[in-house]
Amino acid sequence: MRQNIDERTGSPTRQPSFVESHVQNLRVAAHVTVLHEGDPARRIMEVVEGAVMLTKLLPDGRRQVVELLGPGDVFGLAHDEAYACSAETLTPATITTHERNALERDPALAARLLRRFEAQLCVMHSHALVLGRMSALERVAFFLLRLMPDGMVGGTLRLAMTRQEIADFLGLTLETVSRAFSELKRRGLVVLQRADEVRIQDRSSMRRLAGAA
Amino acid sequence: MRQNIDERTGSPTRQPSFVESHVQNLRVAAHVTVLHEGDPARRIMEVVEGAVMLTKLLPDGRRQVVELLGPGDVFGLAHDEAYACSAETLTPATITTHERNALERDPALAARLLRRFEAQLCVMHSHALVLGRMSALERVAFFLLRLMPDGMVGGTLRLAMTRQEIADFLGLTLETVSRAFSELKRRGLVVLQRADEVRIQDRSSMRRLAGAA
DNA sequence: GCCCGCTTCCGGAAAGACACTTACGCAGCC
DNA sequence: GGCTGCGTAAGTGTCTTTCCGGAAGCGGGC
Repeated sequence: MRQNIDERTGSPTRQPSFVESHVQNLRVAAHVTVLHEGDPARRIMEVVEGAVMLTKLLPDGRRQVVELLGPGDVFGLAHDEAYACSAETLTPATITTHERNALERDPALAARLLRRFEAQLCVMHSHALVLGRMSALERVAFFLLRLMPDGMVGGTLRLAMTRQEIADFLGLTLETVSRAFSELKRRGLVVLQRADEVRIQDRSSMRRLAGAA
Repeated sequence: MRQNIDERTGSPTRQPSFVESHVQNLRVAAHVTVLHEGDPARRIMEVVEGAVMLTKLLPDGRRQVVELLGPGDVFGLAHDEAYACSAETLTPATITTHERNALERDPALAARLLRRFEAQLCVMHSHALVLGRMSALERVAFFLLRLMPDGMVGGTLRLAMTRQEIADFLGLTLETVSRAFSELKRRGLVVLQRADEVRIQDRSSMRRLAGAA
């Protein structure tokens, strides 16, 4: 069952020893909400290991997964001193956190974050193209290619996300995602050993569908 | 008529004196493509004055305006040493450009870019929510509020974008954008003096529509 | 007056919403 | 150990809604 970080490791605001340190490593289980949209933004965080998703909510409950993060990616960004997104682990994860004002004192850290921000901004630009202009089938194909870089050809991908989470990432409903998986299967582009184990069968057709991504 | 920067000020690659300098200010007219998606990424740019849009294209010509930039915003980001987006001015603009490797030598510049990247990344997160989860009417309401910060209450907004450009920004078609404007007008939320002059009449209703943005 | 961009109208396609079925994992039990 | 039942997640069928897509009409600015 999914639970909040507050319930198992304690919220940052309730553990002064955690807040006071400049750098802190953190092990968290899967499906833990590491921080909440709107909370005061005291720290900035880096994924060391594992996968994290950033989400935003509309007042009526509609959700968007705005970013998927892996090792090296940075989160905990602030707008008006409050976190702009919630962050939830998809897998067990290791996270490093820094005090926000450490950025001024640590030029090496700032330089690393700058490079990473540039990469993440480019990924967000691609994602805007996906959300704004691609069909359901194209979005799912793009998503699978993104999780399956050219390196791991022939390998089987273990999805750490439910259909609902994928849908919230791609701006679709879970039914549409499910239908898209079935359609890709029917066309012979992918094979699903189980619902969460995908193998890309025809990579070039997938690339064509995803807009040569 | 819209034209490419190459045709009026010369491409950076053809003006060595421009390329060699570390910092260069640039005046460009409206509707000029300052840089092209895929070109080798030699410089990083800041908007000093005016408005710039970043666009991405799919092979079949579908376009997404991925970001709208104003004074202070940064563009010219690279993925694999190539520009990830094209950049086109919406208005006459002043642009400062830096050599990419100046980032290592100039910590003040790096610090400024870091802060700006953080802000732009947050805006992209919001935009993902808009593109993934909002209806056409909500998207247009959000768009107008974003261009009309609380400060300029009662003022009239002069749109620098065509319906097609707004549609490409919001992931809609120009007809749907036009319909949304008409619906907002019909409901009394906005007044259109002309097609490109908007006045927000009922700000609280607009906010509710846009998800309290 | 003409032209470009905007608006409006219509039919059609894609995705959403809802309901139901199926598959799987787990805990309790015989 | 294996059977059984429950709970969650995924797949599918049907209908509805929203948005797209072409076309025609409108209107302001040069």
